[in-house]
Amino acid sequence: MLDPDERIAKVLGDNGYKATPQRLCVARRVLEANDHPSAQNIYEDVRRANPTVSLSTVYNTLTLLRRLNLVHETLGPDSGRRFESNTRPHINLVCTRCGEIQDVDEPLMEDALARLQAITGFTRTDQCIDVHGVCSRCARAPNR
Amino acid sequence: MLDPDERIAKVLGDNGYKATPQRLCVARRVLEANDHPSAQNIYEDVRRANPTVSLSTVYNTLTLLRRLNLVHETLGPDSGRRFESNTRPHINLVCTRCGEIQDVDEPLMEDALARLQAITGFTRTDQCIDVHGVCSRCARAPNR
DNA sequence: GTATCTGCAAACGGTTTGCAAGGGG
DNA sequence: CCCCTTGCAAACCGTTTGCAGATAC
Repeated sequence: MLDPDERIAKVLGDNGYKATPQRLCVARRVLEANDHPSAQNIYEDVRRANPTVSLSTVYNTLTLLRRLNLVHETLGPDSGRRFESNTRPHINLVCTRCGEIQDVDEPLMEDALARLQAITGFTRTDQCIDVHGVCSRCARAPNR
Repeated sequence: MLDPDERIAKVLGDNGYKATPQRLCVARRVLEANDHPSAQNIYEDVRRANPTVSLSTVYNTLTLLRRLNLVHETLGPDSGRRFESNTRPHINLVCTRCGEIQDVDEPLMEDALARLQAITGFTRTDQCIDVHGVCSRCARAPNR
């Protein structure tokens, strides 16, 4: 097993992209956590360790990582864009109270998606399954 | 069965909102078609018949209609917001070539979503299921 | 030396907001 | 007469772009 940096560097290199320090630290920020940061979040976190990285580099890198299927893009509670390392089909539970996003792997979902192609002839490249509602913690908490 | 205008007017009235001509024509545009227009599309279409309606009224009305569960919001191929009349849980097939969005009612999907609450204790209020890929028509067509 | 990549700042586009005028009950 | 609603324009904010300098091979 490669360490995370080497794996990222390899994927970049295999696709003709350079493994620059900026790209590596952006990629690490997204890949080594399982939260759902916004581009701004990533920018701020990366900047703390490496104050020279610019916001456009963050965006460039995210676009690149998405094209290489290293990160997946989804939607936050405020319908802003969020990024995550889980690139397998899964459900995002988006709590509209606390803003937390939770991943759920539901096998039925994969079955349903698999049937799609047979039914419709649609060639799936990616999916974004967001379920909005109230998480159990917020439901228990006294109304805001 | 009420005619569409009366139904919209009733829902608005029942919730303490006035059934203004502007709201009605925006609502009709979305509810009486089964496409997935953007706010701009709606604005342009509505303006053709009623040139006095402003863009902010379109946005206000769309926000209102969404709160009243008369319209559903989803994402277009360019990750812009789109609106649709189908408020039941369904899959949107978003073709990244031609931009077309097709609705699919897949019963398995509803099963999977129903299981969510049992597993996670998450109270679902809405969902957005977008599958990106290439539709059968574009797949057959010679590569752009 | 050349192509790639970065950082900055400005531009961009969709959405929201502030506010004064309009209109219905 | 009051409150809701509208239309306009400006503000807003996340994202993209243009470009000149830096960097790697």
